[in-house]
Amino acid sequence: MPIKLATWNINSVRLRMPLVEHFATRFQPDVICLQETKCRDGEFPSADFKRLGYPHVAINGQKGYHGVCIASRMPFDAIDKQEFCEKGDARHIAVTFAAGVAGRDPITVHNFYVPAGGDEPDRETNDKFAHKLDFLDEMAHWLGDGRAGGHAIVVGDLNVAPLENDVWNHKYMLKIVSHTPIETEKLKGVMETGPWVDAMRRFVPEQERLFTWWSYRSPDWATADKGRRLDHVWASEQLANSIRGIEVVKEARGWERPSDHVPVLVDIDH
DNA sequence: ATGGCTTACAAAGTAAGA
Repeated sequence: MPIKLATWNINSVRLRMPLVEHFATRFQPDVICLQETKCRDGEFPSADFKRLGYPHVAINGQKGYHGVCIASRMPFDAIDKQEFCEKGDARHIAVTFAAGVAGRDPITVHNFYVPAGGDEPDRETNDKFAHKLDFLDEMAHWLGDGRAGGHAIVVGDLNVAPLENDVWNHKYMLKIVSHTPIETEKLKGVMETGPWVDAMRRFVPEQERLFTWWSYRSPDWATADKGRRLDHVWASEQLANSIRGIEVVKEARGWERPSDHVPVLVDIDH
């Protein structure tokens, strides 16, 4: 049974609910994973999701910043939230679709929002960068601890562009947070502990540029094209063989009052 | 050749994103 899953850093779910509606209507995903929802659980627009055909919503939110959710047409068998770095931040939520729901094996979806890391790529002088590196270390332990067995998928805004063609200028970006060697090595380390398969790069070769984020600061974002691939889809080895395709919905960056990230769609023939 | 923008908030300036 095919499952269409989307991941999108929405940069305020309440503000951009009209865009979520447009996206859902046009692309018809079965599961929508959002990051940076920026609201408490009680403020989450669950009724709107229900109206759009997503009656099942797993939320991990907080006031003003961060926050993740998974909205779904199918019911969940389990919901889990993991805290990292003892910060009390809402940066992870996972759901499991039960065996038999799709007539298949259970599938677990992890939705992450990794810390951005601030400006200075130095853990001694920048606490935010230290937090990001520590988060990636904890993530490696936790995601490597048997969680890549069976059918599992990791999506989200991981705030690291690991490959040369995940940024608009590799050499320049080596000094910029999101593409520094320590970050890209740690992110690759997280993948190896699974092992987790970079599903997006199964469909777009490493020689080709692939971006999911463009800064708000360039009015001519499309022509300048100074993007980064900060949003990711990783699959367990078992599930990787069931992924039929990936689509980066670049047009969403040009929508009215857009997020600076665009949605990534995953087609799974589960 | 990177911040020139955008968001939330017990708001009118600050913190955060990346």
